[in-house]
Amino acid sequence: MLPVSRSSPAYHHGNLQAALEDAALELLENQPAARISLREVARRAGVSHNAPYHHFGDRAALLGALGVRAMADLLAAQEEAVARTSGPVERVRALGAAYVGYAAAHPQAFALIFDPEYCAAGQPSQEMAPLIARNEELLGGQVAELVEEPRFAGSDPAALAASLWSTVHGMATLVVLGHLPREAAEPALVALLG
Amino acid sequence: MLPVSRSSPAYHHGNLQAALEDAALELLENQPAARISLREVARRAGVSHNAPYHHFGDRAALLGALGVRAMADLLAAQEEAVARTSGPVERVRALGAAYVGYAAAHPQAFALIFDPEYCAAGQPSQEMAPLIARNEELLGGQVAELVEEPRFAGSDPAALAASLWSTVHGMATLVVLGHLPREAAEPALVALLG
DNA sequence: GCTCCATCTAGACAGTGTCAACAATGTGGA
DNA sequence: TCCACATTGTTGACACTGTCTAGATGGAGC
Repeated sequence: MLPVSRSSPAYHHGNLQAALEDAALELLENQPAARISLREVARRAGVSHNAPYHHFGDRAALLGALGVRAMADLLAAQEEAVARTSGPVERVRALGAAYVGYAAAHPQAFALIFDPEYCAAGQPSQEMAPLIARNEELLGGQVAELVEEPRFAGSDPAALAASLWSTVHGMATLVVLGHLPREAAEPALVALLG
Repeated sequence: MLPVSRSSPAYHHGNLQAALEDAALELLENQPAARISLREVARRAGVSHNAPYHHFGDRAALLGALGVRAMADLLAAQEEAVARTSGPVERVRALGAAYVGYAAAHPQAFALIFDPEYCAAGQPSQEMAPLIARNEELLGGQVAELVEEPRFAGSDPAALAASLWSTVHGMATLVVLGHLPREAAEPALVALLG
């Protein structure tokens, strides 16, 4: 289905919603979400400063939509890493490396996913909730295989999953912030998983 | 040394710098650093909207000073926990619990410490740097004792410290954000440390 | 061809961070 | 003692922001 109409560049943009998200995503590569202004996004999309309000309730809604896009990418990176790796321990390591890798490659987008201002965990948006669920299933599945390994036999899967997520998330956060050198992530994960 | 002068309430406040920090800290209990406005802080301190500029270069400097205060508290919580606990594994667990406990009790302050907008890890302020160093020493010391334990013999101390910090920091972050229930933190830490 | 509605524009408002200019206050040197 | 001066306030202004209200535009279906 082609965009409905592009005849008049001035009015009725065609797909302004996507254009606004694209413009914002571009800004997000070089500055944190907090510094992205709705008016600058509108300027980039070539529309008036009020046009976004016909597609997003407010500024937070736009940033929230961006967060959903980012979360989809983060999830995809983990799924691909798991798919291309064999062995339970190796797969968990690959998943973690993909998580940290995404954060390092797109620090602002990663931060946005976990920014309570735009992506509150309490009430996830309709688009965000299924992504979170899929990510939990992905990790849960890997942990279920992990506890079959003798090294992790007897571990509570839920507690193990929580601690693995914590470790990987903390690593990603600290690397992004510059508190931990990027090269320290891999050995640290190995130190934990063996 | 008493405050130099308090004769005139209108001019020469006495210790406006501290009063501003106090007012901001109060605001920080109920809202994230990003939403704290310099003008509101000034209003709370009972001075004009420009008075803060004689004590802080800009808004970020005030928030940065607040971050230093928060970091000092976080460090103190860990030191106290370690001091009152015996046994290498138990001490590391206590340190982690204190870290997560501080984050849960003061979520906005904790977030501020790691907010790159105000507390960039790259160039820490003169006041922040020694606190970070002390925290690294504290953790390093505990890990040094931990690797003496048979369960952790042969582990690379640096990698172990990095992964422990990552786990605890990730846990604190995820608990604060509401992605992980508070009760899940303790078992998860136990699952890792045994 | 006319009407309706989603979409976009223009204008206004309160709030913000920051700069410049000015006023009051306390201090050290003549 | 008095006076320059640095410190610490104040007021006013500017550009920018998010968001509200009104009005203009143009495509879709009767």
